[in-house]
Amino acid sequence: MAADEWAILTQAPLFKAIEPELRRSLLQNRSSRAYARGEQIFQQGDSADAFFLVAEGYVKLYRERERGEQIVVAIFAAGETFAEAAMFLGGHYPASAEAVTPARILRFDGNVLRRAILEKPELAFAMLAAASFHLKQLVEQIEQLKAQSAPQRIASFLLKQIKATSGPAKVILPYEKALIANRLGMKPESFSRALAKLRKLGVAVERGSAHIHDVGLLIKFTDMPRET
Amino acid sequence: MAADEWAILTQAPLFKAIEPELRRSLLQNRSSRAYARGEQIFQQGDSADAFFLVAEGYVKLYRERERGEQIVVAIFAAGETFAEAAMFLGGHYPASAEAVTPARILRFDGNVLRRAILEKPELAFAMLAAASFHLKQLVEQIEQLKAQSAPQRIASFLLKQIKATSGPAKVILPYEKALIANRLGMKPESFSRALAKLRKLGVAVERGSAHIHDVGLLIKFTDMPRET
DNA sequence: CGCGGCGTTGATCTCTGTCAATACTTGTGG
DNA sequence: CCACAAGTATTGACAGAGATCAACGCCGCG
Repeated sequence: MAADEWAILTQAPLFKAIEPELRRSLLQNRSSRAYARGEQIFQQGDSADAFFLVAEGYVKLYRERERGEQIVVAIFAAGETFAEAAMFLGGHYPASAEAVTPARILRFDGNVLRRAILEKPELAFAMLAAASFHLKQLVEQIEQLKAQSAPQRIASFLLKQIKATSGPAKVILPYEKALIANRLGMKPESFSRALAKLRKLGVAVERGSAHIHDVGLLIKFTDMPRET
Repeated sequence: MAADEWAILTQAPLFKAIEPELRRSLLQNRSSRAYARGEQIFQQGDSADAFFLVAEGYVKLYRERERGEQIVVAIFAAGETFAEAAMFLGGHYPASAEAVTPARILRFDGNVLRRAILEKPELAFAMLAAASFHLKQLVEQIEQLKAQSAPQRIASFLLKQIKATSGPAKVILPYEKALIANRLGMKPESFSRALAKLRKLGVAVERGSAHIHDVGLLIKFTDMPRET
């Protein structure tokens, strides 16, 4: 295995908590594959017999609606796992996944995982933690959709990529703005206009990256309902 | 244990899949308690050391925002479990739970559950299935918030309480409309007006219950974007 | 009987979606 | 190396959905 791939893997939340030898045995049962931008990883309704880890690139998880409309539910970056829980429910993926940039994706077979859990039940805790993490993410997204305006959701999105809690910061936007807009539940036009409003709060956007003058200011803006 | 309580329990999705003797041992380690309307079950930020099952009544799960605003994320009915996954993550509940009607709630200790999983790893599959189910619910809610109008979300909400796919049906609304409105991401005023619009589609609402003239019609309405 | 919670209705305003036109970016082939 | 095309992003004008503020009706309960 490539050294950098191994580095990503041991950093991944799902794996870093479990014992090294278990991790090693799990990782032996993976298959790695490169995906082109726009390539499908699985489709809503496919039989759910595996889960995945992003080694490189970005993946969008989305629901399909009639007339070809897509609703983006989540975007996963390197080091993140997705679709871990779906295997344990009905047996079908409830959403589709697609690479939004060139990506390298690791695939873990469901039956192997099931056997591994039976042998090492501690692994179940890691899986439950991963599912719990995704639940929390979705709950936060729902809160934002219900309670925040478009500019506030963008501010929240930018802030999530940052560790700092005050001062200046730079955020890289590694994929199209239309995708971010969809993820945030708005149209590209609204995204554009909302970004313009954020300029007044010290957010400068230029080709693929945003410069935030004062993170603290954005945090404050995020929580309040009626601001210009 | 009361006979009806036992009946609810064995019907609960989390428990009906696991072996009877394991179920029995789990159920012995429960504690049952009655809650008044409006009584808190746990608070966002509390140490997450148990999960719950609704034996009777309704429970809302919500996020707190400043200025006392609440965002309802889910409403659980008898037979449903909640907060199963939170225990396996950071150790704190990411949302608050409160009885919205008089309710009887069973509490299952986290440490007992952990030990049970280590002894009977099959239990982990049931827990993962439950988490997966909640994930699916939240994904669907996100899709609805992003893609459906207020009347469509109400239609979806009504339809979810129904098994039939065509013909007439009756839906009981066992709690306040303001709560449903919040759960659906709209204000009570908008809920009221949106219901009025649904009247044109054969939905008659009268004090706590809705009569749907043709379920098929509502289903069709649910999927389409621009309708009067 | 009167009070308080709940629900509806009305008038108005703001935000976001829609439709359309125009830049900007990137890659491709001559 | 340039020109063009296709994809991506911004901007403008407008319309519609939902929020807000306020008033009123309904109903259960003390």
